[in-house]
Amino acid sequence: MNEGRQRIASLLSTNPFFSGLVQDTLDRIAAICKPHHLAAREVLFLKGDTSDGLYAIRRGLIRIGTTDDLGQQMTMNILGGGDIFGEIALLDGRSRTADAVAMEDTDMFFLPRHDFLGLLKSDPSIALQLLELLCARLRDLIERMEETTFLSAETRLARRILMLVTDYGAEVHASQEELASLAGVTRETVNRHLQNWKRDGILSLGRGRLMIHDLEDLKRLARIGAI
Amino acid sequence: MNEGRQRIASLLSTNPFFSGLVQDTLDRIAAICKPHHLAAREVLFLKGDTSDGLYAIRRGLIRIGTTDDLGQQMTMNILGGGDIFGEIALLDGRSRTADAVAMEDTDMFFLPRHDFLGLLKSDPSIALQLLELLCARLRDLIERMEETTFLSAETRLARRILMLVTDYGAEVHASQEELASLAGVTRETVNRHLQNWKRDGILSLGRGRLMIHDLEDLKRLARIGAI
DNA sequence: CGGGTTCTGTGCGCTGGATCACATAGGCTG
DNA sequence: CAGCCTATGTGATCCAGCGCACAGAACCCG
Repeated sequence: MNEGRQRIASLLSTNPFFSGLVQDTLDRIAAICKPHHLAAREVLFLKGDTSDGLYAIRRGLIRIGTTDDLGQQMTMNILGGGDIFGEIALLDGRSRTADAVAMEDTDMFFLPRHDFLGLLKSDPSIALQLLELLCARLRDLIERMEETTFLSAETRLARRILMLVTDYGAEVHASQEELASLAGVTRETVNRHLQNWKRDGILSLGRGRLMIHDLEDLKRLARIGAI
Repeated sequence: MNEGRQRIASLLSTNPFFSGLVQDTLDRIAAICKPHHLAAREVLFLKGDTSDGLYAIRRGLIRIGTTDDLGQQMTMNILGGGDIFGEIALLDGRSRTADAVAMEDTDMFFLPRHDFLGLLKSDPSIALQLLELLCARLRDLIERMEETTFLSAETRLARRILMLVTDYGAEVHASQEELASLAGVTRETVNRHLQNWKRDGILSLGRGRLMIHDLEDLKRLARIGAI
């Protein structure tokens, strides 16, 4: 099992979250973490569930979001390789704040709650790393709050697409429905704006996919620098 | 100076954030913290400033919020005695995420950045306490995000007022402008809803002040339980 | 007590986006 | 390849909330 652990430790160190930790800490985390796989569309957990632990994505895409009583969706984030999630409910012991659903086949590492909390108490460097992570999450959410109160649907949509382009490249794999839930508008509104932008040559459209041609124009639409 | 420190330590222990810490840690924090006073309407820091440290409110009210390029306001939170703020920029070393302005005469303790970070590294229990705080902030922001995407202006306004009532009592001291920036709507919209609610006997209105008569009706308006 | 200043109350027109209702078109599956 | 399911495209209509304009009303300060 020792080779396994070493392999896991070196895999972990490719993850930005764990790479800030010293070798010894990494080894101890490797000792408790378990591989976990999700098929596309598989539900990992739902808002309100009790926490089983922390997840680190190796490969794939996870949608973090919620659904209201009428079925309307809000996507908080789309996470990919190298991202961590599930830390809030893990740390405060309360229920999950959102659903986590695989958007495609996804491989993760899973750190069981009990083991990880034990490690956290014995190794302060993990706590510091988590503080960084939570601060980044807070900054992101605050920025999103500002976007929704200050900016139009069009600008918000442009910003969300820009985020996807930045993270995953100029070819964005997302349905208009998904874009809508990211920007907090309806699918129809998304379609109308995308049609305008296509007419202006900024992007081209496919089923479940869009391709950015003119990144500068998209940035202009996103009003980078505003607020 | 020893009496001073002991007095500060015991004052700190009345604050929920510090009360979770052991006496020794409390004493060390007391040794580094300095009293700080703000007059009503005084600006403590602005979004974008570099962090000088962490603040703990003893008495008074601090508005945490931002203003966009056109002067429109967004209030993220109204904090009072026992609340902590300024932790994000402190912890990640980046700039302030929002403005902090005194709404009335306010007394605080100030923990200078450098000293506090030193303490944080040497005493893991502070890190755990901060993790709790950041999780609470995240949960609050996530809930607010859901509110803005799923709920109407009326419901959001009712929820924000309900929060003020819960924290500060049935007589709410806030102008309609301030309520507007809390709910993310215009002042006119706030007024129109308040007039309706007044007509229905749910509350009464004064200049910069409103008084809740029927808390149950307000809760119904806030659709508690929805989402 | 008088004049400014900041709040509140309210009418009215405008509009961004939601909602509804289909038509069409890809892509998967038996 | 036929059928089905899911995603896209688009018109028509509606309406909550915004923006503007202005009239009190309350407070504050000299």
